[in-house]
Amino acid sequence: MIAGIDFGAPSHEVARCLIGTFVLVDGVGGRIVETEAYDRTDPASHSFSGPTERNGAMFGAPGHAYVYLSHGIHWCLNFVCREEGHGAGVLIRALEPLAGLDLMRQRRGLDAMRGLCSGPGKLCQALAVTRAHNGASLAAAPFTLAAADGEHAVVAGPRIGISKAVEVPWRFGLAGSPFLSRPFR
DNA sequence: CTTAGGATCGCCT
DNA sequence: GGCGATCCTAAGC
Repeated sequence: MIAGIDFGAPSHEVARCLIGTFVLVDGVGGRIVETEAYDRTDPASHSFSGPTERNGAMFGAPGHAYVYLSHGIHWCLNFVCREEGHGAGVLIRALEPLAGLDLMRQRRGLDAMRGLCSGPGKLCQALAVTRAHNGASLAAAPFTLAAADGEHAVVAGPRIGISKAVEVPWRFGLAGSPFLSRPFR
């Protein structure tokens, strides 16, 4: 258990529980408002075709980070879950920025006006998450996780930006949050 | 407000 | 050699 989250649970349960949880990287971060679940049996998942050098962290211990580069430009942060070797994870898609706002704006540059952490790539840029964090434990520096303060209304819907298993409703968000990457229907 | 297209690099076939 | 769990810009309603 880290910050009240059981990372040994199936990815869609972890994804739902993570909404409202606080995450910081070197003191910069905020509240998680949007996640997506991926599983070994899921054609849209990086782990679907088995372990490789790239996705190795996904098959490591739960409660660790899996970071990968998307389209040669954007880093994306995932939390590994389920049991060791299973290859399941949760993509962190958006945060409500709370700590280190100046640093976030600095890292995001002029584009900060369009949202500091409203997307997987933006969030990693704002928190300075890169390949260097791949495989790192979420229970130790530079990561800090803290339990959600109270109950949160969670909404679910189809995942974004994938071409397979498009209709699987494994995207979760904090209901009514203005910090989502895109609204839920 | 919505949509279409380009950027750009590491991984897999 | 092709493609992607994305983001930004510009153009058209």
